[in-house]
Amino acid sequence: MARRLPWRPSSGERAKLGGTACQAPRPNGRGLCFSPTEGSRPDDALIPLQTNASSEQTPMAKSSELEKDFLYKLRHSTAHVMAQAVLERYPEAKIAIGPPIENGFYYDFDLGKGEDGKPRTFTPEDLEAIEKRMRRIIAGRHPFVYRQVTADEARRLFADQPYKLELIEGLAQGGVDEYGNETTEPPVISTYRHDTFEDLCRGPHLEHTGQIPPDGFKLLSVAGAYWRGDEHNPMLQRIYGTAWPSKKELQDYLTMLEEAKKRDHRKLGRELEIFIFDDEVGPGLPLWLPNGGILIEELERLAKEVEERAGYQRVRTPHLTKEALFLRSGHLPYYAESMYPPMEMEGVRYYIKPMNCPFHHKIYASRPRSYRELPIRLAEYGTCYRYEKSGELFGLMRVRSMQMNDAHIYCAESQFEEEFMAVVAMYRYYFDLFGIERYVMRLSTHGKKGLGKKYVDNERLWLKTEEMVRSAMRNGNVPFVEVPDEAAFYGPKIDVQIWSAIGREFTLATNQVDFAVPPRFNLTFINAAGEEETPLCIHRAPLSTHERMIGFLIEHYAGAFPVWLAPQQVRVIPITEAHNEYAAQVERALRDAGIRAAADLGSERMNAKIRSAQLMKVPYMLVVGDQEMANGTVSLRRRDGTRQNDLPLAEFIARTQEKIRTRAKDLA
RNA sequence: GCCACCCUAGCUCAGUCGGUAGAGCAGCGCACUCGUAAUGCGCCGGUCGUCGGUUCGAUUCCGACGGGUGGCUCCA
Repeated sequence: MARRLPWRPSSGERAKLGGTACQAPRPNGRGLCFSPTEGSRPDDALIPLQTNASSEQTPMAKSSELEKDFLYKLRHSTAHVMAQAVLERYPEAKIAIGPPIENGFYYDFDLGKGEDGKPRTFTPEDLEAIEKRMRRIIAGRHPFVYRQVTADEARRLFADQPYKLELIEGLAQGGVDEYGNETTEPPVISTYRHDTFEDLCRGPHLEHTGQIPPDGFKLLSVAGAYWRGDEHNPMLQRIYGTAWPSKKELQDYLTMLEEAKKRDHRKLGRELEIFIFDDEVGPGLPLWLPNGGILIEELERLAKEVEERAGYQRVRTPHLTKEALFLRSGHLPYYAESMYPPMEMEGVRYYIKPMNCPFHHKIYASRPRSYRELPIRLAEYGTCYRYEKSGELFGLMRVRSMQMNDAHIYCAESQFEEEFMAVVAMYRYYFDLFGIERYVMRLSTHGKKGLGKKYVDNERLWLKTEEMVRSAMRNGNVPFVEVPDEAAFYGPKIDVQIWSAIGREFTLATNQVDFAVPPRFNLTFINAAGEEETPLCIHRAPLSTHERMIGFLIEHYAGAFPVWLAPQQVRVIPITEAHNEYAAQVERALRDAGIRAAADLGSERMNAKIRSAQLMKVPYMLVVGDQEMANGTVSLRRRDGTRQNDLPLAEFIARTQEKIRTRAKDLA
């Protein structure tokens, strides 16, 4: 399941431009997304591009407002019914919150301690029993009854529910809703009651429990979740469930989840022999198989072409450096948790780099710089290592070793906007190339509380650079949402959140402004007036890391890569052994033409060879037999099943070369 | 890191109410010589994640550790 946020009915409040963090879509390395068409979205106008196949798979995205409201009520009410069932099984349980979410709902409970003194947890048998009990409650057709209460009444009503009391205090003081999120609405304390269960809740709900179809919901999983999402708080037991208006819709949803599993990059990555993980090598440390190696080379070739055209210069820097460099950069004070521990050699501490920037700063500083040579753009597909906590690792999307499509642009303040927007344009070029149509740009800003801890302590410069980014984006007419308190330690950034074809959501490209580190490295240039000035630095990674990008592309294309990216572009299939020699000749000609081809000369029959090429999603299969041999032709079968017989080999080669050269999206 | 669950052949999975395991695919061999998604037969392949405990006996029960999955927290 995905990270879930409370989901509001369509009539509910929406965040404004620059709205609160809890309202904007958040980056997330994993999980199925909640679609930006839901209540958690900031504002329609701010979502630049609309839907793709993934959002259309979920009936929710194409529902009318009315249907969405019904689904909201259905899921919210099912959550309440579940809470009642849990309380009947565990009367001493404490209830926390239970919002509807996209495709379902959850409810958090504190079950107290068991006989062994450890916090009690739900078992799979519990889920079954709770579901059963829920069906009985539903059958009672109990009405949902709303009432408003005073703060004192609420305190009395929930006297033995400490989590509710905490929420009530928030409500009573105003500014926080019943889920603990910030709100500007005037404080109203209300409850909904059905049967024996009364919950602090603003609603809305169904009219009665009988409107929940007994075969339209299912409890899916148990998970731990920190109270109010804070890891310093106690961990509660969360039950996730899904609820639909009918049995069929529930089954369609469950089928969709099954289908999504088939496109999972971890599964396809192994099947298509792109990468593996090995226990002995270590978690989060992918081994790229030859096919993965080709994907990496193609992406690097692409980046190199694009960056050379855009005036970047390539540099190379080491994987290791002395502690002093990261002390100077500020990584050790702010970033040490994500770094591998130091190693000591001859009394000096060395660190493996989590980022490339300090090295690039050193290259910038290698000689005096004039305003005439700015902007200086230093690019490197740098290899970095970050110590991600074990539970955060996720296939290729979240790893410990990575190669970043990194570059640092050093420029004068007057050049900032043009440089920054050129990077945004670069994203868009790539997104178009890959056919990525659905994405959200997110401006991450600092949080006041984190100054000096999470962020460099200079509020004036924070506010200034944030405004620079904001106005650059506005001037460039690029829609974005604001997410407070998610900036890098050295400055604000624009991240791009995208969705893979199976609806998995995560942050891909990034574009960060750095006002803090260049002064620490004493980076300067001489301006036209002959004075020393400090440049701004833009850190950017439009293609993210090889790991995340390829993980994304596998799911995006379901493993069926366009010809230019396909690890194997052509498979030559002889009809019988008699055609092996011709097949080998064809393979030779293709390879000579720079096309990744292989002839399948094994002892399988032709049909089996076609099947095997098809399963490996090879774009083009060339079947050759007597006729082709006689004419110097091939019989082309494309991955999509379309065919073209008796095609002159030279013609096929020319056409394929053109597909590769133009990085065409189609095969025809 | 935290909570829950899982870990049997290269892959996908059966199975053992405690007496050291089986299938399909893949691989290898033989036969078949075939026109657009699986030719047939045979063979090979597992200290049942690791280490400890209980037991006459553990892959099976218990514990720790490792790895994975779904979440929470955190990020490219």
